[in-house]
Amino acid sequence: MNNIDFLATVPLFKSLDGAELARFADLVREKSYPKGSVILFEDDPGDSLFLVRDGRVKVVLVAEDGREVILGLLGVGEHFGELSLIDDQPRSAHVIAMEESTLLVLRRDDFRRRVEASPQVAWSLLAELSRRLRRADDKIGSLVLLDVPGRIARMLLDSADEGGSPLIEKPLTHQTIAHLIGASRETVSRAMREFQDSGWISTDRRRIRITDRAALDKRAQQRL
Amino acid sequence: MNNIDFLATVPLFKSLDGAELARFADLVREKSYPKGSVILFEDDPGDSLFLVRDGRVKVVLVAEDGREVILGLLGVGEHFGELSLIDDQPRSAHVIAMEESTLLVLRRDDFRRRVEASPQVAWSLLAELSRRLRRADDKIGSLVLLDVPGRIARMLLDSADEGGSPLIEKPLTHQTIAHLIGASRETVSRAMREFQDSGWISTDRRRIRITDRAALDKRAQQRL
DNA sequence: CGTTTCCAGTGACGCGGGTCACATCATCGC
DNA sequence: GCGATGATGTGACCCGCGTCACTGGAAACG
Repeated sequence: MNNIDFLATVPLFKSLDGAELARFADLVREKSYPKGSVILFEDDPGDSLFLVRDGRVKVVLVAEDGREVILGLLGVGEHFGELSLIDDQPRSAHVIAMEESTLLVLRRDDFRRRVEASPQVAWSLLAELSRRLRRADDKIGSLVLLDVPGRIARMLLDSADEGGSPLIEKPLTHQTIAHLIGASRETVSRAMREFQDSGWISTDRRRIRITDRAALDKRAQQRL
Repeated sequence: MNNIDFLATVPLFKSLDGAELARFADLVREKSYPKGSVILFEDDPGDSLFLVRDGRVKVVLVAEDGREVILGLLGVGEHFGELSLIDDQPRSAHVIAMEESTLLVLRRDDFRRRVEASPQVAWSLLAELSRRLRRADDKIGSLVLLDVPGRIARMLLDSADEGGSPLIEKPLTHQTIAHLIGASRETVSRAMREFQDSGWISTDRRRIRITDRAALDKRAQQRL
């Protein structure tokens, strides 16, 4: 798939026609990052938008002592870095490649011009930020109102919903889950075992399948 | 102050000229809510944007058993409810009046037309959502990486920054602080006492003054 | 101006879950 | 195919903080 066709699949640009997409494809630089490399650092001034062309990245906050929280996992077709383009503030988190990834980079001015020129794109962007804000608020709610198993249950349900199937496509290690929900790897391990023993989920090589949605749902409501 | 002058002070509309503001002022309905009343419910379909003309409201998630998390406190000039207007999803939280408040209500279509007609307004809205997203991510980081005193310290510093003065204007009860940072009232009470005894803050009738910013700052970094 | 309601302070107690320490099991690169 | 590397399973320990139960003070309101 060429870059033009790829861009057409990105929700942000789905309203653009062929000619515009082609012009756009000329403005992006393609860049690739090895697994584990840092794509951008918190507090850096930012002047680019990134589109995941291939691979997977994580958006993380890292404490001095190394503990980390994952704010989001982004896969093919998703983008990050737009906040700094909008409000001129420094980057709010680190972004790290979870596997060998290639990204398309778009510079601030090109992006701004696009957004200002097309109400469609501006509206898509508003929709995307809204979606993220809802998710973030949801996460805050989970962290405060749910215990660890509850947060895991909810996270699994969310992941399944987003794929539209009870089989969660993206491979998740216990460590990653732990960082996603603000818990320790060990606690996640124990909870996942529970879920499996209860027949609520099954796993096969990092892939999780939800086998009893109702039970998980109930567990995720228990304290919320 | 009349509604036109009031609207001119709202960042979202600061780019509009007098005539536009006047037209706008005609579209809003004014509505008032007694202290404690629920302005809107989570999961309701939403079709209005609200501007706080007077008073103070809180945006909250409430668990079945009554425990709550405050996602945000909004004062005069701030607005809420735009998410549902953007993405047509149900409201993501409850909004409750913390005191007798009067709000200006703007209906979906009027709002949309405005946003679509003016790139300026759209851009302001993007900036506002960006700000909120950063705050939300920050909060997630605090919840996971900081202990309760650390979260309080951070919250106090944030509040002070937003007012631009070491004296925090908005009155805060321990209960409110507890809901803001995801802790119990008792724990907040104990931590605040510590802070006072250490000479980091002083309080006078619900108003908090930061007297040793550096110390609080250090405390808020301790585990982050 | 009293009384009712809300807010703050403090002790006691128990538990969820973080941390440490290993053992075992998959994966992957060469 | 075989170390090396990373992921998982599990026990033991213990500490931060939620919960419960009151007391005393400040504010609000008729």
